[in-house]
Amino acid sequence: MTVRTRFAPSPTGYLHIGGVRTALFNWLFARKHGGQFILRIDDTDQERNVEVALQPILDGFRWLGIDWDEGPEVDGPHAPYYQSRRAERHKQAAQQLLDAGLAYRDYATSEETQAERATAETEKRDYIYSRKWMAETDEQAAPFEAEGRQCVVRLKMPREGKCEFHDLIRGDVSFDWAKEQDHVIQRADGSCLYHLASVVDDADFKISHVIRAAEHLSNTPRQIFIAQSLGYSPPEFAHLPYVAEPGGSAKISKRKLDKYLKNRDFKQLFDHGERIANLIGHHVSADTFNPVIVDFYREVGYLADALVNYLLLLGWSLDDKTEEFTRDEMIQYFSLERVNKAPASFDPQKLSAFQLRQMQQLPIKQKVAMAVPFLQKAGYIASPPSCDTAPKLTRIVEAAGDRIKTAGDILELIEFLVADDQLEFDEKAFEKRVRKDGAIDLLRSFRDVLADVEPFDDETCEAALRSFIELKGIKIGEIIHALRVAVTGKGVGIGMFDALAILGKDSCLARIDRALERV
RNA sequence: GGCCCCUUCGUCUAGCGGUCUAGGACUCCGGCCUUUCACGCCGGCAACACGGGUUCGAGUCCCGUAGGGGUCACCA
Repeated sequence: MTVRTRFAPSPTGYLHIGGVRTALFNWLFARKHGGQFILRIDDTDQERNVEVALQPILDGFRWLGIDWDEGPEVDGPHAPYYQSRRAERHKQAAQQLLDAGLAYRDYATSEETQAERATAETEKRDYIYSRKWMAETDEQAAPFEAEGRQCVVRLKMPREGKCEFHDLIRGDVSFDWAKEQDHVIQRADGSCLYHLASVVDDADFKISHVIRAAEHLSNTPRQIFIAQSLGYSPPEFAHLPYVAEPGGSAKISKRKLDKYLKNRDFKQLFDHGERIANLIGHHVSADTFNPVIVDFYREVGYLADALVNYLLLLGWSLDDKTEEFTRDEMIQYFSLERVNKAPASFDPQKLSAFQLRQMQQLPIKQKVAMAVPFLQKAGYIASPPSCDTAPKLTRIVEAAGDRIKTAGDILELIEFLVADDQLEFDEKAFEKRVRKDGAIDLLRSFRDVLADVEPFDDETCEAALRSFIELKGIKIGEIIHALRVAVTGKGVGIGMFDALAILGKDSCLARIDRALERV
């Protein structure tokens, strides 16, 4: 049997982090078994512009390197892969169920069913539809029709026995049929509902394994019923635990941003992203820019591999120590048996740790390439960059080392790219380190030392400063902080001598002069 | 509330009856390195939810309890 898995997003305009993990597991499972991964768009009942709402989702998957064998933009033997365009097929299936007597026309108004539901609730018993307005034959339907009622199609669910199935992750699961509702599968206007459509599409697309979020576990009996009623043998099921919120155990949701911001680690993740977003003029709104949405990470300059690796370990592990995987290794080692049953909470710190490790393994050249678009968006370098930018950028990135944790962090080093008279001084740092007895004089005299340094590279600069402090009989700390603030405008940053060398003599002198003037 | 699912350090997890005085990673806390900030290095704190069984022996199997969560649409 060929393994065929699918991920079926509805076009909501964004890619949810939990959805990505589900998709990733589907993708890995398909790749591992040499099968196909299919993207199907569940746009039943969507009124919005599907094209527009789908694009961010497709872009997200492409960025993450999760490719699909069949689906939007690539098509395939079962095209179209949009549920809305398969409406006729779904109607046909509904008719088939009707013909087989496994579904019926129901003439109840929604007020009537709601009333039944309410009664059941006040009487504290399980709600189960009375089937009072059920019509299985035209004769039964006639009086309702005469009243001018409209009908929907409901599943005629079994009312005894159990639905038992084996879940690849949770083992044997069972539900009482009697607790299942006669779910509506087709509306009065003829349009079909998700569960019918989904089962039909899965069968038509020859999906072998339905790997999805655990919230669908309780939907499984009705889907099995539909599949069996239609004469399909149901696919294998695997229900993944959901991704839980940071520091909590509830399912993570993009709507609870305010709550998550109270979590220190999450806030740190968000604040960092917001800082970068502001610098590149990216619009920040909870709907589109939010760590629960994958786009956030791309926007801030995370590595797709880091995110994917992190997400992989959220609910799956290989053994007691391996944490880093290349894509090939993931594919090689992935298995549903090693997926956990309990929800795993999203930990921003651990994600950052993966990001750092991946960045450390990246060649300088690649880091520079990643940084360029950020500088362009923020307007610090021309697009395309002039030819002298590359060497300078390389030096900055090299000197910055692990300080650049995401590509966007380059924007926190713009002191090396702005004109001398545009350099902004951090007021607090300036107050503390420059506007201080002794520091001003030392800075003034060291300025003159620097003026004679030749060649102006990091080693010579360092040698100059070392002999300067020896001559003055001071400790390095007494001058270097003032020097840093004068030259970079900040109290913290890359190695001092790297900074001097990158800026060059003229800039350094000009900046020191400017600092001395504003004292 | 009904049904279903879940339960090992703060977090992600290893553990599939004895090798567990429970291992790793992240975080946190010390210390080192050091011109700042990162990084790096060294060390430390920290968990089998509880109660019954089964067994010579239980984190590992069974049953309860508690807690957490999911789901109960003419949404997907």
